[in-house]
Amino acid sequence: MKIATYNVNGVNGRLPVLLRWLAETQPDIVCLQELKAPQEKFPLQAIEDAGYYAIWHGQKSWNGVAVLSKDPNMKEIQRGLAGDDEDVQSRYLEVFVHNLLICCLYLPNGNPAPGPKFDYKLKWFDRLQKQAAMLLEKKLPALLIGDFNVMPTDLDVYKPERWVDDALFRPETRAAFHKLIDQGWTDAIRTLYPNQKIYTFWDYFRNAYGRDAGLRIDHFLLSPTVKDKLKSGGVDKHVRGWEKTSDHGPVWIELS
DNA sequence: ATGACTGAGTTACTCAGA
Repeated sequence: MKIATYNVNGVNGRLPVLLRWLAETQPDIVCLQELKAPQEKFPLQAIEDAGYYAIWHGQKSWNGVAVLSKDPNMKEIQRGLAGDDEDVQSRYLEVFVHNLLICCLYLPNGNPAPGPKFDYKLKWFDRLQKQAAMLLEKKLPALLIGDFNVMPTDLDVYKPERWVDDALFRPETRAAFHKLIDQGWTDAIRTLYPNQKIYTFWDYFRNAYGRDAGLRIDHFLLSPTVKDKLKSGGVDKHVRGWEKTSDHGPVWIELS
């Protein structure tokens, strides 16, 4: 069972890259973020032609999340997080497939910090923590998957000292991530590679990909029962080198 | 400290991203 996450940075603009990667790697389940497309502009036909069923939550211009699955027996459980009726941003989608609860998320960036965007990020994090605690309490086979916009430790940043004041790396942000981990979630990629530099994002600027000046911000957090099934994982780094590619690379894990 | 890229919406430029 191969599960992947990919911040596509515009699902229509990246469609050729997305289809090429799907054909190449054939994951069973895919979480997508940053669709940047309204609900009716999701490229469903192309996704279906590639052999996938899809559930998605779009939004004009920004955000947007989707879950793709080869198994048509996929059921939507929830879209959006509880705790803020005013929040209209499409950032959370929960589906049940292959006896797994797949929670696809796109956590707010939060820059500039401090400021209202950073406040929104921390509040969103708090709502996610409440949802995550509930999932653990119910002992569900759950995975929190997606673009968390957090580098958890110094090892996850090419130059940590340059990022200390950034919304993705500020102490409050890292503390919120570690609070989530302390609930009982397992950071799958870091567990597989305890001491290695692993990046999932490279800026478009300054040849960041060529210099490997990256960040690890796309994560798989596994609930206890799912953690025991973790076999392998990695980043499809070469995809970041393709033409018209996203600034993120696809990340994947395999479960037994 | 700043700006360099990129997509979307719109159609000359802004906004947002990380």
